[in-house]
Amino acid sequence: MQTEKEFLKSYSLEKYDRPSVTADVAAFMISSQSRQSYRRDPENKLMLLLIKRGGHPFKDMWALPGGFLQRNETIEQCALREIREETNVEPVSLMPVGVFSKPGRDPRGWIISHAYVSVISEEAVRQVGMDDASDAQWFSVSFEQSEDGLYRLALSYEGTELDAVLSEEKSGFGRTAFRIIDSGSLAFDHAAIIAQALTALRAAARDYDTVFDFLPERFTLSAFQRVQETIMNVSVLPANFRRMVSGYVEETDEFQSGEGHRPARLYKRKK
Amino acid sequence: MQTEKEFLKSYSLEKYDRPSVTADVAAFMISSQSRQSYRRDPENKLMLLLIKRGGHPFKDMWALPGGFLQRNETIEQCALREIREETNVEPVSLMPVGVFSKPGRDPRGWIISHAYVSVISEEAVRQVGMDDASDAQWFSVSFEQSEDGLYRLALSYEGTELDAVLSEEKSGFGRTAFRIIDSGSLAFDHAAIIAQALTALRAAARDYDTVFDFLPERFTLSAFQRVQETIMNVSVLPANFRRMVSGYVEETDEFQSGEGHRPARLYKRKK
DNA sequence: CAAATAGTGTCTCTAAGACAATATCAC
DNA sequence: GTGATATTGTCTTAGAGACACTATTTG
Repeated sequence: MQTEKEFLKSYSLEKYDRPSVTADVAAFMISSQSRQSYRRDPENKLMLLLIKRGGHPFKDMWALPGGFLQRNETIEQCALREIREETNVEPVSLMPVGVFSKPGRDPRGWIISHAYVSVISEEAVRQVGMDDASDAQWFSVSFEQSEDGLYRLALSYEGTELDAVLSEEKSGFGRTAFRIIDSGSLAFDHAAIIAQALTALRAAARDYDTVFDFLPERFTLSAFQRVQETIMNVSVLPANFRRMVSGYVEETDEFQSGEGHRPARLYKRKK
Repeated sequence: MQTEKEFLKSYSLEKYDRPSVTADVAAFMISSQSRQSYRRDPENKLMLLLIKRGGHPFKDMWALPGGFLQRNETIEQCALREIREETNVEPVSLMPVGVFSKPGRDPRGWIISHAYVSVISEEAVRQVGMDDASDAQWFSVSFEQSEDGLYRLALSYEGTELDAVLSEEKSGFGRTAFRIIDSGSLAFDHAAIIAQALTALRAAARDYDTVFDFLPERFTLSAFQRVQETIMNVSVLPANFRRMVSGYVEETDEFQSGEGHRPARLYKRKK
C-alpha cells in the first residue's frame, strides 16, 4: 500500500497533455472631454486600452493586453501584472468575465484565455502620461444593439476605427455569449471578449458598485451621474438620480466652485 | 521578414512552462422527501453530488466530480463530460462560478480549477437509479452565516457528516471569496468552491432563471415556490409568490389532483 | 441678466409584504 | 366535516419615473 507521500513523490503532471493559460484584460477608463462652453460640464467617454501587436500572429493588429500565467501566481495576479506592465498604473479594480477555451481560438495552439475587466483611474493615467507613439492606446468605446438584433462594437483612436459586429449566442444553457460576425480587425477572438466584458461591466454598474471605481475619493453627484450614464448608456433625471444614490454616498462639507454655475457639494462613498 | 505562416511553423508552446487545467462541478438536485401526512406536501432538500476519492491524494475523502481538460474541447464541455460520466444523466444547465488558481491548492502540483454549477433533474436521476455502494453520492446541503460572521457548510449522507467552516474574504477588489477555516474533511479547496457555488446558485435563483432548471416541464406554483425557497433558504407568502412569478409562467389546462387537498393548476415556463 | 448646474418637493405608478377570505379536494 | 393546499383580492409601504420649482454661481 502506497502512502500519500510516496504517491506524490512518484507522480508527475508532465506526462499529461496540457494547455497554455493566459489572462487578457479589458481595462476601462472614463475620460472627460473638453468643454463645449465655459459653463457646460465636460462630457465623458468610456475608454478601453488596446495594444498594437508587434509580432506574429495578428501582427500590427490591435488586441487586449494580456499574457501567460506563471508559476506561483494566481490568474488574478497574472491579470494585474499584465495591466500594470502596460499602463504603469495601479488598477482600481479587477473583475472576472469568463473563460475562452474554444479549440482553434489561437493559431499558435492550445491556449485558453481568462478575461477580466479592470478599472483604471483617469487621474492616475494623466499623471503617468500617455506616449502617443506607444503601442498601447486608449480607444473610445461604443457598444449597442442595432434594430436587426446584432451588436455593433465601435472602437476609435485618432484616425483608427475598429468596427466589429457580433451576434448574441445562447451558449447551450441560458448563459449568453457573443459570436463574432466581423472581427473589425481585432486580433484573436478579442472582439467577443470585449463585448462580454462590456456586458459584465454594465451589469456591475447597475448597483453603483463598480461606478465608484471610476470616481476620485470626492466627487459631485453630477460627476457620479455622468459616469454612470456613460457606462450604462442611458440617462436619468438628476433629481431622481440623487434620490437613488442617496443611500450609497455621504456628504462632505466641501464644495466644487469655479465651474461657471452654482457650486456643487462634494460627496464620498458611504462605508 | 517572416510571414505569419513561417512564424507559426517554427513556433512551439511546448517550450514554455504551463499548468494542468481541470473543471470541477458542483452538481445540484432538489429531492422531495417523504410526506409527513397524506395531506401534507412533501418537503424539499437541496442535494449536492460528491465523489469518494479512490486514490491519492486525499484518498477516501469526499470531493467534487471533475477532471482534466482535454485537447479539442472547451472547458464547459469538459465540465459536462465529467458530470455525465459520474451521473449518467444529461445536466439541465451549467453555469460558471470562478477560477481557483492559488499556488499550492493541489498537492500534485500546478493545477488550476474551473468551477461550475450544474443542475440535474430529480426525475432523470431516479430513472437512472443510484447505487448505494457507489463512490458517487448525493449529500443534503445546508449553508448559512452564523452570528459570529462565519459561514457553516454542512453536507450529510446517511451516517456521513461533513461540516466545514469558512470566512468571507474580500478578494482584493470588492469581489467576495471564501477562505477555509475548517475543510470538514473535504478534499483540496473544495469546501471553498462549494461555498462559492452556492452563492452563485442563489444569486442566479433570484430572477427565477435557474429555478426552472430544477423543475419538470409542467409544475404547480407551490412546487415552484418550494424549490425557490429551498435554494434561497427564505420563505414567502404563497399569495405574493404567485403574483411575483406570474410574468414568468403560462397556465396550462391540466391539473394535479390526488394530493389530499384541492388540485392545483399546472403551469409551464413562459417563452 | 443669462446660462448653466444644484437641489427640493410632489404626484403617480408599480411592485412587494401582510393578511383576510373563499374554493376545492381526499379522507 | 376536517385539514390541507389553491386562488383571489385588498390594504399598505417603498422605490422609481416625471416634472415643476427654487437656489446659486460666473461671465
